[in-house]
Amino acid sequence: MGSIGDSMAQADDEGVLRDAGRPRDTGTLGKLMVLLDLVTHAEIPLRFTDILALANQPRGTLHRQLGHLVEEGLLELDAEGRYAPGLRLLDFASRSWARNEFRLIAAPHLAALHRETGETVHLGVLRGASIIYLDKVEGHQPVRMYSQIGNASPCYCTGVGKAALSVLPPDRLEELLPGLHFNRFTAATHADVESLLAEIGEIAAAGHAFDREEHEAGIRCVAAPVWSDDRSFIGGVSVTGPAYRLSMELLQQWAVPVRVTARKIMDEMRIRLGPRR
Amino acid sequence: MGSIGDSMAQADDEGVLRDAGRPRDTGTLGKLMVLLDLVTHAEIPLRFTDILALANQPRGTLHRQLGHLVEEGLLELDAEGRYAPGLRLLDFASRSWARNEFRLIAAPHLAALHRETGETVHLGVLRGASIIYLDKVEGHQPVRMYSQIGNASPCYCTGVGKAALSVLPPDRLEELLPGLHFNRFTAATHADVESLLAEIGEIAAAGHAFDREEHEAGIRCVAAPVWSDDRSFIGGVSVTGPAYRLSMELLQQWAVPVRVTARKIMDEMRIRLGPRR
DNA sequence: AAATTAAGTTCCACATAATGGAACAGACAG
DNA sequence: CTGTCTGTTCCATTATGTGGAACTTAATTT
Repeated sequence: MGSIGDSMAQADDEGVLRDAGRPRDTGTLGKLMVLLDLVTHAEIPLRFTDILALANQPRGTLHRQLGHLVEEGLLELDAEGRYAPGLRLLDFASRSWARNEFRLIAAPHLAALHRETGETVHLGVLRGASIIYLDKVEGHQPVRMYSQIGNASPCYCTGVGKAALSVLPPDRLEELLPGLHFNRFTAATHADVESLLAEIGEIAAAGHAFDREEHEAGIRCVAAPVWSDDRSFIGGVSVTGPAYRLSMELLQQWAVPVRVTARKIMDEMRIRLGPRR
Repeated sequence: MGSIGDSMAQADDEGVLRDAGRPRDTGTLGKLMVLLDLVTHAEIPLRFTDILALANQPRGTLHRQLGHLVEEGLLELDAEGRYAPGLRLLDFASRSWARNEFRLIAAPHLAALHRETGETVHLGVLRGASIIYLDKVEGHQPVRMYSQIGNASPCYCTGVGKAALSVLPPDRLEELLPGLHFNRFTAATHADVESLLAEIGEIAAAGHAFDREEHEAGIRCVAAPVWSDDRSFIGGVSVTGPAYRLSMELLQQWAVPVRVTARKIMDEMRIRLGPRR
């Protein structure tokens, strides 16, 4: 248990993906997605009444909504009346992942960075106030990738997240900050906007970010931001490992190859996707 | 190019997941899911007009529908006006996968089967007329799992699919067969219900199924069905590899360990999930 | 076993949200 | 400049989702 790679598999505060929980004006779809979020983010399979308590919907309405989600294969209802995420989600996602241009471009560079450091390499993108991990390169053993890839983690306590924030245009940063809920995963996790902003300033100056056991005790990382010229796309690369193996001095050294990797990815994005964005 | 593992990554006939394309009565959600299907199953990113031609919707309606999907993060609209699957799908799927009990139970047995044969091992489940791959164990190299896992393949031309059909209750089989569209991937692919049914009979008797290069030329496999007592759940395990390495004689030999693996998984399902189902 | 409570499902008058036709804007080509 | 092709906005109409309550069924208690 407790392998490094599991660090992101833990339950994050629910709703990291949503912009501070404010409802969207996507009509019926929005309400259904809230339900999907509820069920997929729950640690244990929920029963009808559990969902009824969480969702603010009358019984009849909720019943039909869940029925539709089940019929579409987005949720599954087992014989004991428990709702779980449906397999249709896997089909959608596999295509989303397989065709992601950013991931395809970055893959060889991630592999190179892994060879250079010998530690786990991650690729993530900023989505709202969350980092979504798109890829992972980890040496050896039958990889259990899916448990990490696709996972959403908060931006304020991950290396990739803070790196991404450091290149976010000021107006978007101001938009995002008030919505943050600081969940203190460890003693080192930022607890307020002020300390986060201060570090973001340092990161912007240095060009790289550290995660000093802020998301999970015993896990450190160095990350560098990756962004498109017009900032419509913002993400990052990181090297992650256990604190006993990765001293802060070593991470400091690795900051260079991590930044170089980020630059190579950006260069190739300009070539492949065109320089304008 | 053309490694074994890629065999499933190719484009299947669209809509394998849907029950013969007949529309569902899931109201607004159903229509939106059709759109999601269209975009995620397209080989290339579609533009507004492309989708307009494919979906049977008036312009105004389609525009709002796509807008909602984008706003929810299920689709992404790039600067050039092309729609692509959204990253939110990844987040949903990673949880669907990580919490799938069947997969968790099967994982160690798949690993054992892989050690025994040295070839790629797959785990799939029957969903409508498709097989959805839940897991894959492949030796060596940085695995690119996501491109396979979650993929939907037709049931009539894959080992796991035919094995699954062989344990499907007759009424459900009769329900499913008329909806099949036989896409002839290779010369060996079944082209009609009769020949498929004949083989299903043999498979039911033998307890295992072969894929004799029916889905992709040069790729063979042996598969055995896995099912719950009440048949509410039906899937299969397989060992897959290139024809030049896997003679039919060798596959015949491997049928035994594959069936043993399937049995072990079923035994453990009874223990962990209760024997009733 | 009967009574009581909780859990899940169905129904229908009503209100909200989706529809689709048409008009409007931008980009581009001739 | 004019015509066409593409994408976006508007709004009266209508379909769809809503939610309260009544109704089953299952589980728990007396």
